Amino acid sequence: MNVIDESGILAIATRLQRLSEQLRKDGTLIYKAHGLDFEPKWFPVIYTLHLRPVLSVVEIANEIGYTHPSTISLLKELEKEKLIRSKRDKADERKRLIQLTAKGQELIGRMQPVWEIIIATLTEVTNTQNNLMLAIGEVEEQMKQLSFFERAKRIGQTD
Amino acid sequence: MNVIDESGILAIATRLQRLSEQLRKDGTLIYKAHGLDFEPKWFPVIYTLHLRPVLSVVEIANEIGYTHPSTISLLKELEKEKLIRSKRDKADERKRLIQLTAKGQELIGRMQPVWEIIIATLTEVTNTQNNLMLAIGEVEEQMKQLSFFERAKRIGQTD
DNA sequence: TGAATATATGTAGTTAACTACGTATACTTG
DNA sequence: CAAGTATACGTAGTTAACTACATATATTCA
Repeated sequence: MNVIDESGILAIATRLQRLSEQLRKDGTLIYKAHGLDFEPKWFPVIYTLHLRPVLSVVEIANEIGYTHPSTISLLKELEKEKLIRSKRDKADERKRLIQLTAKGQELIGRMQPVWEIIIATLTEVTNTQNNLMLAIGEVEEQMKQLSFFERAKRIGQTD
Repeated sequence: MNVIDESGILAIATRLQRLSEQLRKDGTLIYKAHGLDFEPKWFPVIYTLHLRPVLSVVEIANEIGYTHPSTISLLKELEKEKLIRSKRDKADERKRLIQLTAKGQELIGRMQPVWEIIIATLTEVTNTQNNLMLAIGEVEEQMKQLSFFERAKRIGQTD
């Protein structure tokens, strides 16, 4: 066991990130193994448009929890891949409305079975004594109630 | 609730990363609030050298679980901050031995109480029904037994 | 109704990790 | 013991997110 794993909770951010990166790398391999040219980072945008077919840039950004510049750069890649297209909103000229192309919808169809496999695998790997999915949700909820910084401030005062 | 949180386990990598980033941001604020000029990303290196006072570049990289180029760039920053120093290993001229400076050790002394607060806060926020710290450890262990990709391959075949 | 404010999108530059590759020293082995 | 291999460190370039700033359009309210 190394120093960081031993340092426990102090290095939690590092470990979360490491885990995320590992899952993403393996995700890329899984798509590739099924002959799909798809990057895991595209998932949030594609899945969002799958559920809500026409959205503006900022609406997508809010749904996926990214900033709008990050979203714009993902959208650029997806547009280059011809998986999405966009047009100005006639009712509000500031907005650009994004939607899946036929190619994008067709790709989703082919990804569905792979998603099933990924879901089953993630379920297997996270279904331990303390369920990671649930744990994340619970921590997110905690921090929505009162941010980490605010909690530290409070604890620091009463210490 | 947004689409990504609803998509459940498929967007787990995104959520892990988001959480990690949030904790890191708040970490920066906490150090600053205690008058400390310290970035959370430095923690793994500094803490490793605190426990094991003299290490080479690659030894540190292995301890903190980063690649050596990432480690080198952290070490450069820390050297500029005069928190660490380094010298050639006389027994093996390829190696550079890294250690804390007096300033680095003194900073650790001042960080200790802040670390206590961070630990208490993280404990509070992660000590929900499913403990995030334990969950991460359990998932890491699972994936050490058999990688995520290998598991997906197996599940994909028997599906 | 026009001035101030808010919203939507876009661009530029930063950050913190990575991979790929190169060089120097050390080790191993035919 | 020299040639090949392994190890340690370093550099260059990439990636995928970010913040800060800029511009265009829409909304609000004095």
